[in-house]
Amino acid sequence: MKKSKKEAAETRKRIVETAAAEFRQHGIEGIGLADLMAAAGLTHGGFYKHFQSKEQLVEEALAVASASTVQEMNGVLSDAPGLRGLHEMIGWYLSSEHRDNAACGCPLAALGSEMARSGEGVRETTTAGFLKMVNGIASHLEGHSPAAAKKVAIFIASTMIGAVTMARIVNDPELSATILREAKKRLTQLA
Amino acid sequence: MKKSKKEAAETRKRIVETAAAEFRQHGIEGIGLADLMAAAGLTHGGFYKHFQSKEQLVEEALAVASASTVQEMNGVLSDAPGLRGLHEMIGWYLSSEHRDNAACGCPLAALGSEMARSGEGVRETTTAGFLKMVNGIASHLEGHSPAAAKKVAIFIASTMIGAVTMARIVNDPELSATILREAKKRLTQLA
DNA sequence: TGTACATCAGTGAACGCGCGTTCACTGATGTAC
DNA sequence: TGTACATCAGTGAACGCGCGTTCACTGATGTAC
Repeated sequence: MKKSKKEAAETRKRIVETAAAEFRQHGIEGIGLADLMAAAGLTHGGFYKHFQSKEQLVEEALAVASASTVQEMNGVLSDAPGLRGLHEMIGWYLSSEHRDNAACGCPLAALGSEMARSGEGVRETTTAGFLKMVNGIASHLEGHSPAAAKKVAIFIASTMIGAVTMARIVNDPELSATILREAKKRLTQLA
Repeated sequence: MKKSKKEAAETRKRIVETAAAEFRQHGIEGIGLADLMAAAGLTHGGFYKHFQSKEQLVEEALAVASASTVQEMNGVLSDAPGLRGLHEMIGWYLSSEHRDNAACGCPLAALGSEMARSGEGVRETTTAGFLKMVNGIASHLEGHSPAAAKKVAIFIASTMIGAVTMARIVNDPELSATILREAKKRLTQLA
């Protein structure tokens, strides 16, 4: 039962978006193509009508995950100008909601250590996403030269990523909350 | 060819230590028991004479990785008293050597996102390791109450973990160096 | 516009492969006498 | 101390299973006339 070009394009998009969520939730090696296609409402046989390999899907899915996170981040940033928008974004990134919903959160926090071992394609995409995140933060910093703002933004971004990663690992809810709270407090003081 | 009790105990220790390195280098799901046993100079069939399952080895290996990292950290910390020792440790953790040698480095930075999806045993061990790291840092902070020092230490630890994770992901060597440099600069200013 | 045919998105079974795990076997170790 | 036997660390082949991938097939879509 062939589908129309429009339907096929929608199916492809749905697979990529499903994968973007599933990879963040279970890890790249933590979910197989059969389960992934089932989550998108399909059988696994049709996968190769859309993609050449799992690796290709991984790269596209992480690009989509990165783009949607950057978009959400920029949305929160633009809730208010300058530092106020930045503080809102820091609060959003370091929230328990973000910690508890990895599937629709920042892929750097959800997959950081796996990405460090990934191929050039993934690392290239991921580096570009990180820099977009950094630029968004830098654009809301006040009283710095562009170069200085970028450096501060790099510090803020890597700290937030580490804090959310650790907040997800520890099995003590109070410690987890403290990790987020301390990062939020000190980053908002810094900028 | 049965081995003596002493030899068997040495073999077991060797498997755990090999696993501690291999898991940090390739990820927990990134290396199989056959390759792991081969790396320890054995065939895979004998694995279950020492462990009940891969999961048990994972937990012991991560405990060993955590303990050896904490030991190395404390060694560097005690090179000098107070803040000077702390600054040395921060420099060590955020060094390019640590970034480039995940196999013998901090398991939190090497396996962070994988650990967040691990079972209770791994997360319990890891939380304990994180707290030892935090206590080591806190003990070198000056001019804080114990509770306040612990909070600062939590911030320092999660920031260092995030910075090394990101420094390993990005495919631009200069950006990678900047991530480490900025974290080092700002954490040593902070404390 | 209608008809005949090629295309191809999606299905479901099958493939080889590597994984974690099991098992029969070997032979040096450790123990009982 | 010496002998006979049970133990068990380590070997290598085999197991079932799930993985990524392939393929024959279906039938609606899109195209050529």
